[in-house]
Amino acid sequence: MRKEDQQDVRTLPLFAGMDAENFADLMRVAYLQTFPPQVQLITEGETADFLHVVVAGTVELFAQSNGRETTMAVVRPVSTFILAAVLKDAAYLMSARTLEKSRILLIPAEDIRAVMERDADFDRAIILELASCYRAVVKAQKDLKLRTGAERLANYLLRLQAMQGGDGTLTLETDKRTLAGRLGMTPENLSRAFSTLRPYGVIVKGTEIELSDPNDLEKLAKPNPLIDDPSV
Amino acid sequence: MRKEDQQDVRTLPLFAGMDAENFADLMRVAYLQTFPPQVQLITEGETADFLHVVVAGTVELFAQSNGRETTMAVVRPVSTFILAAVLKDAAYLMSARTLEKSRILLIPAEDIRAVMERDADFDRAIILELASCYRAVVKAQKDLKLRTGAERLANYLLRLQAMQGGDGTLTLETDKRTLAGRLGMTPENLSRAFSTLRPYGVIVKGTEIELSDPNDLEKLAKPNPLIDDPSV
DNA sequence: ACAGTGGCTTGATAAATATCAAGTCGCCGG
DNA sequence: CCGGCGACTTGATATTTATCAAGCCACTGT
Repeated sequence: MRKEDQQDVRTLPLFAGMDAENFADLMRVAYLQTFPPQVQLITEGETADFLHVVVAGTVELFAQSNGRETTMAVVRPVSTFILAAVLKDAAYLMSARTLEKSRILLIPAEDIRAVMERDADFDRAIILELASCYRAVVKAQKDLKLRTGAERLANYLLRLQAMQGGDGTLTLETDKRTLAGRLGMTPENLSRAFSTLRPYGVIVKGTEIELSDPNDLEKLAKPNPLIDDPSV
Repeated sequence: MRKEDQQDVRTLPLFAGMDAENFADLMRVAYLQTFPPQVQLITEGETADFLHVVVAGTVELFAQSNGRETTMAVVRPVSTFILAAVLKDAAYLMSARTLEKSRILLIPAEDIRAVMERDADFDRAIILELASCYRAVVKAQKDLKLRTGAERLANYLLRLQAMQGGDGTLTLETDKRTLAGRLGMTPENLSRAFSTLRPYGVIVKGTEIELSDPNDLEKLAKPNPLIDDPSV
């Protein structure tokens, strides 16, 4: 695997503090693979064989039951997914597919668990990572249950705009179909949600969005750090 | 604090494997308090001062934003809540209130973090606990997004009936208003959901429920271990 | 250039859920 | 015994979201 990819992985909070020897062990047994778009990487119900690290590209986590399907999260570089299943040696609760061409690092689950047994620094990093993941899901749940679709979109736009420099413009990271999934609505309703936000200064040109009056939009969005601030 | 309460706490997976000395340290600095019903124990946004353990009674975790409120989880003995916030030394994402008279053990957050620094067995227990909590929220999210209200109720009844002996009868653990919150619906809609299930053999007499045809009910509920089985 | 495709939008309709308003029923205190 | 309270139910209506069906438009490959 490429040295710079390894560096990227090493910068993750999960791996940054761990013993160099143990990290090297993990990298030795890991596979780096490149997948085309729309490839299903894992399927819910299967047992967790590998910890996955998205080194480049985008991965969607989704779940199915009866005939229905829903997006659970979208994972971008550099971060891991399905850590909890790996640690518990349990079945995946979610499936994963690439949304674009993606480079994924696969670390065998048993090696992760073995290092966990002997590296206390790694344990503490895992604890913080899991706690963060847990809190992220709780925030997602609050977003979903306490807001309407249009409000979720408004807050998403404000967050993305802040991340991209806060100059009142932003570029969507995915196509709108995927964004709809991410926000827990259908593509049709995403379109309507954008229409709802037009009177609040949201101007849409493809994936380029202009927020001509962020203050007005905030009045509708009512952002809440306990939902929207990833650092909390 | 009473010795038998301490024993109960010690049986929790989170504490069962840890060093006896460290456990004794934690119990020494912990407070055991009894609260009447409908007392708010913590408020979202405040920083996490104590790990809470429900020793007896019932606690509801809920969240608010704008004027809305939603139930996030219901915690019964013996188990902990808001572990993630304590470990991250971060703000609570959820508020908590007692639903009935409850005995709560309060362990100062800094002591939890101190023991975490020196007890590797405790670390591994925390990891498994957090992983379980994470997976529980993911399951709750799937339940919510992939099922209608009536389906959620049907699966809840089947789970509870199995837990209570599987003889086709069950007793609700809370009043219906709280159950509605737990299932993510209004009390009015819970009533209607029960009506919807009547043709499937669900007979309601107050908090006593009879499932006269569990097989038929399962056809509607379509239970899924990746949502409903707490051991997965 | 042009047909075809896919992503997006729009409109009409249906399903699910929430809200508002009575009304029923059992229970407790006076 | 009676009044009233609270929990629950039921009905009418509104809101939110999903589904179905066109239609538009930019892009692609021939």
